[in-house]
Formats: sequence, structure tokens, C-alpha cells
Amino acid sequence: MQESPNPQRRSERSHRATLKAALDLCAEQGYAQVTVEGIAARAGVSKKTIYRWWPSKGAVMLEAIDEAALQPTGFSDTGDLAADLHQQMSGTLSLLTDAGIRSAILGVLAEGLQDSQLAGQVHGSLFKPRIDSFKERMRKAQQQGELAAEADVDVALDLLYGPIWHRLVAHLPLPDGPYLSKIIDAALAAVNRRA
Amino acid sequence: MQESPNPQRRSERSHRATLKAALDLCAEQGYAQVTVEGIAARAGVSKKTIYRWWPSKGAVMLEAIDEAALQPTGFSDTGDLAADLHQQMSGTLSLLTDAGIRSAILGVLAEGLQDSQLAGQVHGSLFKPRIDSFKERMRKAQQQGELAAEADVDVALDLLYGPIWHRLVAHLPLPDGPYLSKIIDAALAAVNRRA
Amino acid sequence: MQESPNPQRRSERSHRATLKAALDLCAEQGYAQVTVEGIAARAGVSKKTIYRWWPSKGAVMLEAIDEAALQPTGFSDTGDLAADLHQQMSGTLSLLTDAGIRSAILGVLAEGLQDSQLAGQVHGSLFKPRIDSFKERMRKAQQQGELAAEADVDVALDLLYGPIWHRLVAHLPLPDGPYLSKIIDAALAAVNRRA
Amino acid sequence: MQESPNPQRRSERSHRATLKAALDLCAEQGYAQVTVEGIAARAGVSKKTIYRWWPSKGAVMLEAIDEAALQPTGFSDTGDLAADLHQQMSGTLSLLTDAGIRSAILGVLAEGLQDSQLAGQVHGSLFKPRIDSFKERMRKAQQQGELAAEADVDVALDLLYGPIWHRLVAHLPLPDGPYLSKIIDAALAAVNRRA
DNA sequence: GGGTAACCGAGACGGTACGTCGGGTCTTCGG
DNA sequence: CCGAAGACCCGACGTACCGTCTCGGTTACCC
Repeated sequence: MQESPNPQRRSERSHRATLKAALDLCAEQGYAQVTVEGIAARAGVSKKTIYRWWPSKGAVMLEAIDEAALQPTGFSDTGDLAADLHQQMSGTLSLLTDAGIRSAILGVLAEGLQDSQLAGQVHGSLFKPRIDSFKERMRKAQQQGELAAEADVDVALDLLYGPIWHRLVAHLPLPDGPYLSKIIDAALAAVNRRA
Repeated sequence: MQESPNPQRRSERSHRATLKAALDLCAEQGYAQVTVEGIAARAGVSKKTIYRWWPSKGAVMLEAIDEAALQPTGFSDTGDLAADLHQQMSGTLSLLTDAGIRSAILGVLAEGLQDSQLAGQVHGSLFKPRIDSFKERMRKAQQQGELAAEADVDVALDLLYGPIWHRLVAHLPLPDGPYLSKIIDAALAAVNRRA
Repeated sequence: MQESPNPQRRSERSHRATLKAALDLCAEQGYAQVTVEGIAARAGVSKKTIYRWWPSKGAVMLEAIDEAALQPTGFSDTGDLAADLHQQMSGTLSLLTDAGIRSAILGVLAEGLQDSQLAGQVHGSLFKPRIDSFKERMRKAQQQGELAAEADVDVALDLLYGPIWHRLVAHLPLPDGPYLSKIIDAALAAVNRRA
Repeated sequence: MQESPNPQRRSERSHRATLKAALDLCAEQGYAQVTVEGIAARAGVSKKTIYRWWPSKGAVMLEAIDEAALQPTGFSDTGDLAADLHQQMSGTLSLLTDAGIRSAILGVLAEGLQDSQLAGQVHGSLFKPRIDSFKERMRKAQQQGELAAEADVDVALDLLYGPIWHRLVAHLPLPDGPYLSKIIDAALAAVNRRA
């Protein structure tokens, strides 16, 4: 992140071990129970080294999530917009089902709500890339006539992703596949309608 | 909350002072910086007394929010569904603009993501009442023909409230009034369309 | 020492346990290896509690020494000045032979050389009482004619106690009993001579 | 000191800069506040280089003191023993009045009380040379009849130097010139007297 | 006079302890 | 018996130095 010291001399071993320890502990104990001290001990790394490269536990976790979230943020383009959306959103939801990643994501999300410094990083790492590729896919759909040219992409974004986060913060069950389809259909219909 | 001791002998003065101190400190320093010790000191109350009546800082805050959230959770029924939704959702959003309440709400929301005990209370206090009266209003609209009888109320809930929370957790700007109208129109169109 | 908090509510158990742990650890590991954390752990006491009542490890040790240095600082008055001096100085020297106390005393002495705050306490606790009773005994000796009325008590103090500290800081062997007698005879002769 | 590497290739610049930085920092901040890191930074030298040539901060300081203590350890022989003693002891005392050297000397003395490895070096560098030349001067005095042949040189050493160290560790004011004369007269009288 | 072995600066590393903070429990005393 | 006050144990914080180590770079010796 803010890499004040010389990043060329950084120990790759410590770097990896820290991220791994962070995620592992998160899976085992839950985000809130994880401490920088614990990560350091588990990784066989000194606290100083962690604080040298990251400003806080949240920043470590964010990088760990990024590294672990293997599936791409990008959309595929099969020509079927609804299917592509479903695939991508399922991918996002699946991050919230694996215990370790889920705990880490909820943790950084929660911490991001309280710490504006971390908030920016959360936005940049977790949301921006997905939003960008979402918008790109939508624009492509408009060019290909799959989507009305006058459709409001921002509204579509809100209508599609909103339900996931709504249910997360309200502690309602997360959408399953079929429900996701209903949402996608409804949202596309809404932005496709003539005003 | 879990009121183990005899609530009849509870000091109303301490009770009020605690809730007030909690919100005040939240406004001044932000939720994360508020501590039980700080609340106790500010309220002129002992820590023991706080722990006697609430299990955690989050529970205090939740009660303080409840008490301070003056506008009703219920919907008015002017006969214009879109207008009623707009009014109610604006009310919810306005809670997120006042510094003190916003900080408190974000705080308990964030903490709720990490603490399943608090999560239940958050759901019960913050979300359930609003969802219930939302559904009630929707059903009334269906009876009055303002809304298609086959409209899926759950989907409507997700489409309408989702954008707010999506933008909150993604650290995007919250919707303003006109944008809210677009969302409401889109969501109602979506659930009203013939399947 | 600086007892900022209310000393009436102090836990006697923690107090005693801390002093005991300090001395024990000193005996086992040597003063330099003893840490506040170690004392706290050994005593079953929190670091906070130690820092509440003492400003530093040195202050804890000083009090521990005081409590443990059972033999009185006062001189006996058998009527034989040289014998009384010998007895008292042997007592002082014996503090420097028991491993635990020796280590603690050397430690606070060393630390006192570096920390003027502690220096004052070292002087007040370790030296002042012994110097005072030395001078008192000398004055009594003068009244009883055992010592020349014009003998310089300060010089006597320096000549008598100096050798001990000289040998300590110069890392020479400490005086044994017979050598002590030589010193005492020489010093008394010196201050008793007509100028 | 333990010069494991090839001393011929040693950088004289680094050597000098380190010793100078050590003493300067000592004067500015006091021995206890000086760190190897601080010395390295001030000297523009790497920590590794310091640890290559000295085992510890104390060893650096000891060498720095040795280099800076310009006045000779040797006694002059004017034929007046008391005067020669006074001159030499004043010289020793003057080391304890210059802020930088005083702080360094107190520091190594203090550290020497705790660290037997350093203790040996302290004895060898600071005390042994002075004691040796003291004894030599005393023996010369005996040959020249200035001092009784049967005078005990060890006792004399203790009586003369003792007061300085006694006052140092007891945090009493150090002797001034006139008082020094009293001590010298008393000590010489004591060892000169017929037993 | 080119190769190489050493010292050098810089500074990252695993550690240990620091002194502080807040959590949640417990004790004392007054009303 | 509740409440204010606050001491207590505990565990984590973020920092400071320790002494070790790995880097390039730059001598200075040896072939």
C-alpha cells in the first residue's frame, strides 16, 4: 500500500506468509478476533515488519482478499447479457460463502465503514474494478442492441448489486441462484422499458 | 436489553445520561473512537452500571439510535405509492446525513457484521420494523390496485432499499432525491410488469 | 512512591506479590534481565497495576530492597566504636553478598547513576538512613570521649564507606572482615589525630 | 576490541566518526538515551559496521572515553606526594564535571555493574592504569622516604579514591579541591602512623 | 590492471519489551 | 440494593532498539 520503505528489498517470504496467516486466522477465528500480533506470530514475522508495509490489519486483509479472490473481476461476454450478469454476480456471492474470505470481506467492509482511510482502499480494491467491468459489459450490450441505448447504467448497477448488500447489512439471507435471476430480469426490464 | 437486575429500581437519570453521552460522543469523535469508559465518564455513570444494563457498546448505541430516530418507521398512505415510498426512504436517508446518528448507525451496522449477537439486535431494531411497514404498505397498494397483485414484494424491497446500502458499503455517494425517484420508478415498473 | 491513585483501595496482595516477584526474578536472572512484564507475569498482576503504583522497574526494586533488607540501618552502641562500626559495615557488605539482594542493589545503583529521578530515591532509601545513623553514632562517640571532639564526621564517613564503593565500581574484590578492621582503624586514627 | 575482521582494512573515517558520534550524543542526551542506532545514524555509519568492531554500546563508549580523556593517567613526581596526589585526583574528578565525558563514564560504570563482560573492560581501561601508576608513585615515595616503608598502599588507595566513588554512587556532592586536601592529609596520616 | 575478497552504507528482518489503552469484572462506600 | 468511583487482570496496541542479515557499491590487495 503506502510502501514507505524500499520495496525492492522486501522479503517475499514475509510478504506471502503474512497474507496467508491473515486469511487463515480469519477463517479459523473470525475477523474481529484476528490481531496483528496473532498474524505476526502465525506468519513467523515481526510486528514491525507488518507495520512497515501495511498501516493496519484491514489493509493486510484487503490485500489478502485481493490475492485470494482468484476468479476474475471481469465479465465474460457470451452474447447473453442476463447469463453473463448471473455468472459474475454468482461469483461475487460465492466470495461471501467461503468461510475465510467471507469473514475477511465482512471485516474489511465493516472496518471501512468506520475508517475513511481504509474506506478508500476498500472502494478501490473491492468495488471499483467490478463496477468498471460491469459498466463496460453494459456498454457493450448497448452497442450490440442487447440493452436499450438510453438505459441508465448507474441505475442498473444499483438495482443489480443493491440487493446483495441490502441483505448483507440487514442480516437477511443472501440471494440464491433463482432469486438472482429474478432480480436480473426485473432490473433489466426496468432499465430497458421506455420511460 | 438483558436486564438481569430489577428494572424497577433502575436510575432513570443514569439511563438517559448514558444514551445521551453515547450519541454525543459519537457525533464528536466517531463511533470507533467511542469507548464504554468514555461514555461512563461523560455520563457521570460508572462502567459497572453500563454493563449492568447493556451487554456492549453496540447495544447502548442501538438503543440510543432508536430513541433519537424521531421520525416514525411507518409509512403514510396518501394514495400515491411512489410519493409515500419517496418520503419514507428520504427519511431513512436523512438518518444517514446527520453526523451523530450517521456515525452511530454506521457503527452498529459495522459491528453487526462481525458480531452475530449484535446482528440480531440490529436486524430487529433497525430493519425489521421498516421492512414490516414497507410490506404492509405494499400490500395495501395491491388491494387498492396501485400495484399489480402478482408483484413480488420481496424483490421490490431489494430493488428499492438495495441501492442505499450498496452505495453505503461501496463508498459511493448516497442517492439524492431525484435519483431516488428514478429508482422508485424503475423498481415499481419492474415489479408491475407482466412476467 | 508517587501514589497518584487512591492508596486506600490498593490491593495488598498485588503489592506484596509484585515486590516478591521482583526480588525473586532478580535472584534468578539478574537485575538487567528482569522486565516489568516478567515481574507482572510472575506476580500474577497486570502491567497496568505496576505502572499505577511505581514509575519504573527501579522504583519497584528499591521498595523491594527496602522491605527485604531486614537488618536495621541503625547502629548499636556497645561502647566500642570500632566494633560497632565493624558490625554495621559488615551488615552493609552482607547485603552485597546475598545473590538476590546484591543484584537488585547493584541494579538500582547502576540505574540511579543514569536516571536522576531514581537517583533521589536511591539516596533517600539506601544511603540517607545509614548515613544519618552513622553520624548519630559518631556524635555519641564524641560525647562519650571515644572520638576526638574535633573529628570531622564527614571525612570519617568518606574514609569508612568509600572503600566499599570504590571496590564495587572498580570491580575489585570487596573487603573482608579483617581488611575492614584495618580500614576502620586507619580511618579512626586519621580523624582522631591532632591536626 | 575483539577485532575479528582484518583491522588493516578498517575504515579510519568510520572508526573516528563512530567514537565522536557516541560522545556527542552522550553529551546531548545522556548515556541511557544513546542507542547504537543513534550512533550509527549520527556517524553516517551502518549498524553492522559498529557491531563488526565493538561488541556493545558500552565498548564503544569505553574507547571513546579513553580517546577523549586527554590528561595522562600517570602521576607527576614533584617530590611533594600530597601535591602530586591532589593533582592526579583533581584530574580524575575533572573528568566527572565535563558533561559529555561524565555522562559516558557514569554510563559505562553503571553498565559495568550489570554486565560482567563489560566490567572487565571497565576495570582494565578506566581503573587499572590509574591504580598502577598510583601504586608506582607510592612506592617511589616510600623509597624517597616521603612515605613510611610499612605503609599499606592498598589501604591508601581505598582511603583516597574511595570518597570519590562513595559520593558518586550515594549521590552526594563530589569533593572540591580543599576537601580533597583534607582527605589526602587524613589518608596519608593514617597509613603513615605507627601501627 | 583485472579479479576478487573485504569492508562499507543502508536498512529489512525476527525478536523482546516498552508504556498505554480499553474491555469486562470486582470491591468499597454512600444514599 | 443500586449507583459512582475506580482498582484489578488481561490482552492488544503501535513503537523502539536489539543484534543479525542481505543487498549493491567501492575500495585495496593479489595475482
